[in-house]
Amino acid sequence: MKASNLLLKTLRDIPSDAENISHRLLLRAGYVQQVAAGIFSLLPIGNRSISKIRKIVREEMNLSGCAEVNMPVIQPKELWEESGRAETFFPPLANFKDRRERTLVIAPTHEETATSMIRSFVSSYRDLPITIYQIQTKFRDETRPRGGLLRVREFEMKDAYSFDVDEKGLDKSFEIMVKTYKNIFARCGLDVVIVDADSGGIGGKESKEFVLIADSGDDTILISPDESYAANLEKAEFIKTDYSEDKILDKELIETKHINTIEKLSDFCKIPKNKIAKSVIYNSDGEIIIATIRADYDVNETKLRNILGSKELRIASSQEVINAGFIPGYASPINKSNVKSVIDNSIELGSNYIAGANKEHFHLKNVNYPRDFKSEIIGDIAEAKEGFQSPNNSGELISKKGIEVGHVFKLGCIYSEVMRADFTDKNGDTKPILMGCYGIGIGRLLAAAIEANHDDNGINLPPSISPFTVNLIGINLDEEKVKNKCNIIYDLLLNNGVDVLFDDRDLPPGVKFKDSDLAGFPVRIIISKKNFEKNTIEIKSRNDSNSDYISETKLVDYINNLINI
RNA sequence: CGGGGCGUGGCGCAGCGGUAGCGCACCCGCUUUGGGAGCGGGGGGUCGCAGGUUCAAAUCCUGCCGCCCCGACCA
Repeated sequence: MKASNLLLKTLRDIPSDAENISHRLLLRAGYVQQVAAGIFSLLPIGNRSISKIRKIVREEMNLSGCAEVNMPVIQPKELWEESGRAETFFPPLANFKDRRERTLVIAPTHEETATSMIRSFVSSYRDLPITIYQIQTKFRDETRPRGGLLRVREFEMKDAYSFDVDEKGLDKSFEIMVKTYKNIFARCGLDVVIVDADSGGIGGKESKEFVLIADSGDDTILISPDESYAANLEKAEFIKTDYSEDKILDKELIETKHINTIEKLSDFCKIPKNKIAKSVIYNSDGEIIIATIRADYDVNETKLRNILGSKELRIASSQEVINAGFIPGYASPINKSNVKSVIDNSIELGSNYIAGANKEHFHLKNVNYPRDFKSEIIGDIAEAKEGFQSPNNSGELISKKGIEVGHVFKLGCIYSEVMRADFTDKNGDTKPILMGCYGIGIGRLLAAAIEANHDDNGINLPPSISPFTVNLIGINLDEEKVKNKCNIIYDLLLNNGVDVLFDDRDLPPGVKFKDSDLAGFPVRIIISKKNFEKNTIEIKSRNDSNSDYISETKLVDYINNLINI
């Protein structure tokens, strides 16, 4: 390919809209053009990079025995009413009406479509297991698109759906996908961490995220020093410290005038936070609930939401707190049996707490569980933090920022039951099919790769997903000799299957060098008068400040070696 | 959806009541050719949209729209 055919235009000035590194570089290097918030066009070189990612994904998916399909982006709303997600999906499904006033939705994901496809064609255990996948456009009207390609509204996703007869089969399909994902990310040159994750709105019981560690990521993960444990913050567990004392003392009322925060209470009573029972009041789907946790920990709202089974959970407003009969700063579940109470199990690992007295300016001392208060729900609702003990006892957790590039879920029967995707087993019994679903954001993968692979000069992608692996630059193409040599080398490389760009633009060398580094071509070949004297070809790797000079006959081998083909 | 910021040639910005400017990019000519070239000439903007105030609005007022950032939310 020649640069003159590529719409290759780079920007010197950083577009003011872009904050994020990958976003800036994608714009500056001419990979993408923004069309609207969270909606992008791919320019020629960006599209080449994306095509390479798609190709890797396809090859690995096919290799693992998945069948590629293509499901429509535009779908009847009825399909979504069947699963019940027409009303519950967030952000709300984008939709429009056709000429017959029928509502069509723009698919944000394809569990329903995949389930519908499979239930029509699978009726026996003999048809299973099967995994289908597609690389397809989705649309989610995100409340806040951000970071260029990192979080967009219209996006391309590789989504796969597995169908099995039993848990064992599902586990196997799931493991195959995990392995396939590892291969995909490795071939894209990305070092990803696999973490336990919350399954969120998709549903299901087990889920893992593939996270690329990067400071710009909006995912927080906790990982043990030897990486034997890794989980998303939403899911992360830890070993809670035991501070309980042998002697259980008698409860007493103490005056704590204007002492209405944990900090003040700790100072005022001269006690560590682990001697305080902290209560936080939430609104869970309209119901006021009180969550109590030892004050050296904080509530993890995802865990709380899961334990309650609530759809919408938020901190109660101060008015709601008062209406429920609590006094802000002095609340606790003590003598409050009318309000649903959730207790973190850290409370059991302590005793003689100070807790709110549900009376202004007063706290209770030597409060003990379950002597002084009870709860219908007790479990883990604590947020893990850096320095806490890893749940598998492998040291202190470390907190890192990352970008979620893939996510796999064991869905079980949640879709197959409501949508009646059944099969007949060996005994002739009708059973729901067990499902798994598996996603990789294609565009996000490119953005993440740039976040992880760039320097002051620009993008520095691995050869496997760079728009071109080799950039051929002729210095002063007005000179016949240079021009001819360039054409000879260009043909040589093309004929040997090298993915080469010939920068045939009539521009000074400095501009071509800068563009080459900015766009992130891994290997550069330079043809110039200077090199004719030595009768060598100059070749330079993006990651090396020095050039090598080699003979023309060795060029192809040398390049292939350089990019590890 | 809450908070903040910004909309002026393709990009980055200045101008903030009185003839719309600068840098980069673009076009033409000459020179130049190893890290975003030099000189000369040139083209391009209903100043986001709609109202209003004024003799006069890019500039002041009102409303709307768009985009970015933080938060909420989120495969």
